[in-house]
Amino acid sequence: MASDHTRSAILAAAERLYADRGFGDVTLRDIVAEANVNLAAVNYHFGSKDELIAELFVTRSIATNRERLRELKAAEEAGGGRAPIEVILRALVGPTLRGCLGPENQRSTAARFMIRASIESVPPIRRIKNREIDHLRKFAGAMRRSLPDRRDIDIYWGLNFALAMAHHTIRESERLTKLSEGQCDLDDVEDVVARVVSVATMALTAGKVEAKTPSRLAAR
Amino acid sequence: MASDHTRSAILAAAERLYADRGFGDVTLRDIVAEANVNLAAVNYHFGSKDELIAELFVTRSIATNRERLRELKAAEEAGGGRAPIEVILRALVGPTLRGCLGPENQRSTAARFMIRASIESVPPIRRIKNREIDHLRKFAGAMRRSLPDRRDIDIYWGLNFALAMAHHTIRESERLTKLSEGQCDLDDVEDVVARVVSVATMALTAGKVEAKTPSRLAAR
DNA sequence: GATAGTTTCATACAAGTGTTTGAATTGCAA
DNA sequence: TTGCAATTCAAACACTTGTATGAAACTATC
Repeated sequence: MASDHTRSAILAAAERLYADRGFGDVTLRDIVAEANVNLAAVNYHFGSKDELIAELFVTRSIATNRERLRELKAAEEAGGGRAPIEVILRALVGPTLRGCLGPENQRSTAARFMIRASIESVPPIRRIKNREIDHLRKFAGAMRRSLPDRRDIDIYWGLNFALAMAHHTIRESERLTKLSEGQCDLDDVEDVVARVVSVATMALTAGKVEAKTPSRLAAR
Repeated sequence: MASDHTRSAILAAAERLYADRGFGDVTLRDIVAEANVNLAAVNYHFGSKDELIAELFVTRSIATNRERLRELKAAEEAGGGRAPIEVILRALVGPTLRGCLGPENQRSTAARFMIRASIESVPPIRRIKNREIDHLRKFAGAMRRSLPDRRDIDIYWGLNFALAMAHHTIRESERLTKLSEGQCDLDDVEDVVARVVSVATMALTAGKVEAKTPSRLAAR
């Protein structure tokens, strides 16, 4: 308790190094060197390397999820229990995109860390992600209230596609920039959010006839 | 040249182990044990562990990309140089989805390996993926010909979103199944393809008069 | 100011990693 | 068969990894 200095120095150094170089080639020795603390300090304060990584990721995830739920709750309250689907989707993908995109030079360490976490998938992080389902269920619930005529299965697919577009755009932002020769401006975060929300909304509200059972016109 | 036996035994064993247990905790010793060859054989035949992984991934990627281009070319030829956007998108995401989804018990080793490669991102694989841009450009070109009124930037975003939905669905198929309590049937691959194509098509044609007739592809 | 509880530190540990070596074996051509 | 290159093999190498240890240095309480 006395002095958290060492503990937080480790957290900060680890986040910085992981953000810059990825989980693959950052060792405990790199971290303690960057933090100017003793090698044994990591195990003393965190128990193990994995628990250090987990704590970093949990901290950031909680922050993002709290922001998501705050936006969702505000929207549903404003609409008397029902929010427009666009606003729900914006609450779902907005915080993540805002946290991870934007001009690179002003991107926070936390943001770069979360991008890494989404690109490289390391066991302790994967374990945590798997417990995120309850959180997503809250969004599925809100979407169901917003679109009571939609079948559950379509809600889930819409949710899946919304997350897909957000996360993939973060993961592959560099490639998209290169592919489009800079035309796709990933620094304009609000434009990205708008695009994702717009497509996801279409996916969820398109004429109900289509996409239902077309599985047999398959080409193979 | 003489006897490729050892070489291909290593390839097969490595693919199997990586598919089952991921890149993280499969060592060269595991591989040579599974292949019943000597430890030094890997370095003798492949140079290094990374080159072995790269060869596995390149082989599978080439197969998928060839299939993609085959479908694309056939579609454009059938349409006299222009293919309907749905068919282009189907050529883009179909082979990957068909390769990686479907009933788990009949999923090939190759398929499971490619899923691993898309979940865990390991350096040699990432290097190869970065060279995939030229391949994607061919699809961007076909999409531009199909939708000449669309701005380039929208083409790229549509391409990005199509890949996003396909890859994310593969990566997170387990979570989607759990979230939807089994309602989303990821074994019905052609339904998944249809959903992705449908949403991507909407993303690319929204706001314009959509007069494309998707019935043409039934002729395949 | 002695004492008990934290925290830091240098150092060692044990295990596992990919890779290299150099001798043995094999297979094939002359 | 002989000779030579290609392949296999056991063993060791060189190194890195996360973790454990036990003494030293602190810090706060009485």
